[in-house]
Amino acid sequence: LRLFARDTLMGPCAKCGARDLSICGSLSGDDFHRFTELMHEVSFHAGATLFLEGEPAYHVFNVTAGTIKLVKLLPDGRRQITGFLSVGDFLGLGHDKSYSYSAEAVTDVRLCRFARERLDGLLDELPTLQHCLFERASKELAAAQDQMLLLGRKTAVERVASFLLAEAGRAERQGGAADEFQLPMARNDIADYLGLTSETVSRAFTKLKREGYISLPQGQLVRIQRRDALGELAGAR
Amino acid sequence: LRLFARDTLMGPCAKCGARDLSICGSLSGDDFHRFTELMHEVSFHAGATLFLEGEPAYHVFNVTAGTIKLVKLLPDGRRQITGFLSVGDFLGLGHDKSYSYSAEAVTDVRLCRFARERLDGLLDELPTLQHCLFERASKELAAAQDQMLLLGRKTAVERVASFLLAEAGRAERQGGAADEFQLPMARNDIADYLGLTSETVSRAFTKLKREGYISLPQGQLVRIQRRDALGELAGAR
DNA sequence: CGATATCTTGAGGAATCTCAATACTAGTGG
DNA sequence: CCACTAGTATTGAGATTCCTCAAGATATCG
Repeated sequence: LRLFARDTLMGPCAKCGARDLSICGSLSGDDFHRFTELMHEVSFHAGATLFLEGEPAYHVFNVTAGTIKLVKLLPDGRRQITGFLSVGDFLGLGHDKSYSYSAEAVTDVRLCRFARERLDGLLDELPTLQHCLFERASKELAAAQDQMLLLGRKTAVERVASFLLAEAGRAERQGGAADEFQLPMARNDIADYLGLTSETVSRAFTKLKREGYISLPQGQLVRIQRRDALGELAGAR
Repeated sequence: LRLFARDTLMGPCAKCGARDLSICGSLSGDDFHRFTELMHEVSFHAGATLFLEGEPAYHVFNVTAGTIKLVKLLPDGRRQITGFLSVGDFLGLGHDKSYSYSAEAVTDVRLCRFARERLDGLLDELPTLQHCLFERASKELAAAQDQMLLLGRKTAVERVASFLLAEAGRAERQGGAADEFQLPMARNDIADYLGLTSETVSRAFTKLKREGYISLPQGQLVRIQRRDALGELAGAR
């Protein structure tokens, strides 16, 4: 049924690889059509700012390619990255009038953009979509709580181990190998995500490498050698 | 309209003070009736465990009196409290098959309990309720991101200052004074919430007291003396 | 009023941060 | 194709914050 609907799609969604990973996968037929009518494709180069914390939140986004980071700042410049988003992730949940964080492109990215107001309207008419977004918000909430445990109670090495396992899981969900994947973000971004400095992250990588948990064959590539042992180190249960 | 509906209520909800603060406030008439049919009132004494992390998640709850803490543990016993819940808060969002944290009563508590399965069923029929829960999940998500910033990047004193302001806000929302309120939880719980030790929390309290930001007139009572200055200290923007 | 738990304070230690130097990587222009 | 440059990552040494352990003070409850 859904395959049929997709086969007959017009426009950019016709062969969008993100579809099965994202909220639009929950819609079909006429509902999907109404959804896509509200949509605009946009893209940004690595380093670009999609929006700034505090700006009026006119848009929400669906990531179809690349990686984005969500950044919160303290007045003196300390930063916390609250999440990395990639293919299939939805961006803009949980905002009132204005964005509660900035969003920056880590790599070149492509997104589907929606006017928040119009999507809200559609939400009221499509309970399926609302349900799907609620599910996602719930999952994100659980992930946020895991991250609180990490930030509040884990050591530097445990944090990095947890991060690598989470990224491995993401790679797997996106159809890649679970034990070898690209890390598109810089050490500094990882540090700001894990509540550490880039130096401490670097030392943790070195230690994990030295002790045979992982190897870094080249560039941004990570290979996980002993996933179970790494999981134990990370405090998985 | 809603007042009328409430006046004609039967049973325990008739004069529930939590109603305007919680999700049930979004329902009226027949919808509300169907909602309450699924409901059971339960209560626990301070210190009791409502459920444990990992247990099958058969129930969700709505807090009508008292304070609850959500606890996540690492295998070696380190703990992180991911939130304190009080009147009007909803408990059980974001769980799959099993609870992703334990819940313990900080004070004596009263709650409305729902079988998750049956509430899920009702959710599909009452978009209003679903919308209301989605709103709450969104707000919680934003709060979780603030907490990540706190845990990842704030100093001990900044964390305690932020915590006190958040509690002041909660007291105010519940109809109390914003500059004087009870802290029902122990220093140790505050520490586990802020990613610190109880000693460090204690020292931060002492420092805030010494510098005139707050006073602790007696017992669990906190008085905020210089809210703006405290906000600046906490990194409010 | 006494017993017990909680909170506060103090001193020393450990993990992480800061600052600085060196090594690596990728992209650029010769 | 290779050297150069700019940015990023790694490593090292010392400083700082917070933690650990221990004692004393305060609050709570029977």
